[in-house]
Amino acid sequence: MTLVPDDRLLEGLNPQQREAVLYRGQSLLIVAGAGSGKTSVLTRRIAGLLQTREAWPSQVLAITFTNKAAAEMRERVGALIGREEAEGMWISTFHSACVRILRREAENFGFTKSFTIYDSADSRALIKRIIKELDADTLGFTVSGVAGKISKAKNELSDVESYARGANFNDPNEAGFVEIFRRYTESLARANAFDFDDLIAQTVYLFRAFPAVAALYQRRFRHILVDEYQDTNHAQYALIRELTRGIAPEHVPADTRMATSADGGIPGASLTVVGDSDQSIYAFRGADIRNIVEFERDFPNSRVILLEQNYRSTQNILDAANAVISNNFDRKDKKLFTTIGSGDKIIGFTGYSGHDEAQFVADEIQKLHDEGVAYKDIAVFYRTNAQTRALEEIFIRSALPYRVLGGTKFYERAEIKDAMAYLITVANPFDPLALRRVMNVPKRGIGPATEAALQSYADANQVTLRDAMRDASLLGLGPKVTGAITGLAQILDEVSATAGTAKVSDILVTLLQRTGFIEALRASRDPQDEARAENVEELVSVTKEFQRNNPEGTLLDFLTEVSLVAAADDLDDSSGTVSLMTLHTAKGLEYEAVFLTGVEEGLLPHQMSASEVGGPAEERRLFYVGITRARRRLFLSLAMTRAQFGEVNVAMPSRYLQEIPADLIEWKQSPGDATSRGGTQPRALNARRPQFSYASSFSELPAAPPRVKTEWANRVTNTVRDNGDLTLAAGDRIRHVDFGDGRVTAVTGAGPKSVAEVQFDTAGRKRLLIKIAPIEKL
DNA sequence: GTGACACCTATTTTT
DNA sequence: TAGGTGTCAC
Repeated sequence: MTLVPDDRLLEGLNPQQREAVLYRGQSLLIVAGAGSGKTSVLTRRIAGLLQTREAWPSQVLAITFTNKAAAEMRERVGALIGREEAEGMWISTFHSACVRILRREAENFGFTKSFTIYDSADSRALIKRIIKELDADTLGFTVSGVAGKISKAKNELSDVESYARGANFNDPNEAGFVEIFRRYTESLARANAFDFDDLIAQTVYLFRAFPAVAALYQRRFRHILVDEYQDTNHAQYALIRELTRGIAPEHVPADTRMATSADGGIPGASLTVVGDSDQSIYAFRGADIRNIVEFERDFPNSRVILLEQNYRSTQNILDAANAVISNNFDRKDKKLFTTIGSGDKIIGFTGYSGHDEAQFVADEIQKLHDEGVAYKDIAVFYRTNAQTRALEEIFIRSALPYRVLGGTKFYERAEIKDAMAYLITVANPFDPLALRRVMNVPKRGIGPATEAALQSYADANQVTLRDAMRDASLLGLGPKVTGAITGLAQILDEVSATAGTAKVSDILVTLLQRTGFIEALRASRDPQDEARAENVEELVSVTKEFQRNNPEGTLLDFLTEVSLVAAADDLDDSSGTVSLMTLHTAKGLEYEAVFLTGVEEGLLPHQMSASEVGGPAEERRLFYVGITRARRRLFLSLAMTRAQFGEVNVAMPSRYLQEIPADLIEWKQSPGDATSRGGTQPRALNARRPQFSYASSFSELPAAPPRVKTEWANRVTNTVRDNGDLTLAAGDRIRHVDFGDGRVTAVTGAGPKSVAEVQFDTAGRKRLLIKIAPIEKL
């Protein structure tokens, strides 16, 4: 046995990285600038611990930000030291790790292991119900306001009781909130459910209330590593503290084979955290930057290692990033550098509208692709999800293969939620939220009145809604409804009985068939229901896929996995498509070429951030994160006007643009040029366009961009059309609404997906999806 | 209980 | 714009 890992683990590392891999001590903070190879360092550090037998795999707990990052880390450690050698490590997100612990331990405090995880939508639905019950909306309580406050409290480890202790009950707002919070907590407990924030907070409570349980995990995890430490919130911090606490002698089993300290206890686990306070972008979700800033104070005798050399981007990109972030005061100075060379200049572009901007992005992507950059190495970032609309429209028209990350819309579809609610009901019979959702799907004649009758029976007899359904015959309802209710209850009970053992897809198919769910969709004359039926079938495929990957996986495992997927998790490296995502989702990723769109006041920084403490600084970090994702090519774009809520507003360049040294950016079309270009934009706008030039727009940024309503609001977005069976062949002349006349040079693909390559007389070469492009044959 | 329709309002980021 | 809510007739 040797304590020095073999050379392969240290190969190609710089001295700081090397030290970060080799350091052995109780606590280590690795301050890792963007692109400084921290994943590499982390994986090699873990691999080293295992290789030297300082740790067994089961003694390692590594926390990552997304499931995808976890999978990648597992893979990379496996590649370094052998897959079997690496088995048994816990590498997961905070939430997944806590679910794993809670499923084992929930019975300690009144939950069953089949608890439901309420996602934000579920939480909001419950809060909405409570607000309605209490008529609290008349007092000014909103769902989002209450949800935010509850989440914040839980992230600070404050439950209703402790919150109430500090509350001022003379203030009706305060008193009302406490009442809602109390009912919310009770409802969750009755439903055998945890919300996202509970997963962390309840695990902390569990450890604090049951030291023997805590000791189990403290003994097990001897090496804890946390990535993206700057984005941990207080609850997560507390969890780490609990896990790394030493074990008191009375909780050490007599037959322990572990080294004990003088008093017979066991010292705490070693802790490695990796982070970069410049990339902290989740304060809005409770992330507390102090966790990383005060690490050295929290964990005395800790070592701090700085990684500043960047292996990802060109110097121009890094210079821009450094320049921007240096405007945040109150930060430790850190400058990224590289030996790659300065590289291409950053390209800037100002469009007239979001569509114009999107067209620029599409054109440049096409050019990059022609130069040999694969689509999968290109990403488009934006601040808000709403910005995808214009991008998608243009991308579809240009026949660009793309995929939108996040907005995991599949699971948000009503029919999928319904089908999932069936699964949840079967797994957790205590959950009324899921049951209520499916009670009348497909239509069984169980309306609000019947539901209320069931609910009051349940309340009066202190039983669950599910129990009440079994007793429906006692309620004096009509025979038809009664039959429908007891029939459903019976199906659910029978399927529930198999939930622990049966295959997930079998459970789902049985439910869909026996409840008549799928049949109702197929029999419907609403054409949309056909698509819905297909979606539900897609869900069946998803369960089958899940079972293939997890032969032992239970229904609970499936439900957990679905609840905890992160936006970045559905990134598929083999997809061959351009990736579209929010700046938040982009964290931790990197691309050959990056398009950062909507660099405008009001969007980046976002309007909403202006009123928040630290808002503008956090937005700047977001911009910084976006810039540093790019390896070689960076495009910054904005639009002069942006359609929003059916209105068109004038937008101003973002203040952050002027923080980038001018010589780093080459403007293809600067905000100044954009005001004077003639051409395709409507006259109405031309006439009233405010005259601001590039230079002056920076020196006199208004606090909020002026809102100008124009009459062509609807014109731009109404572009999706159908050319029917229009067929084109090379050589045809066509006319395009925006690009004018051109000649078709090639046609590829078939049917509705055929694409024409067109050389326009003035607008250059474009690819167009024939079916929907605004073109006519000449 | 259901479905159609009109009206109103809320718009950041996410595990 | 779009989604959610409320009202009304059947």
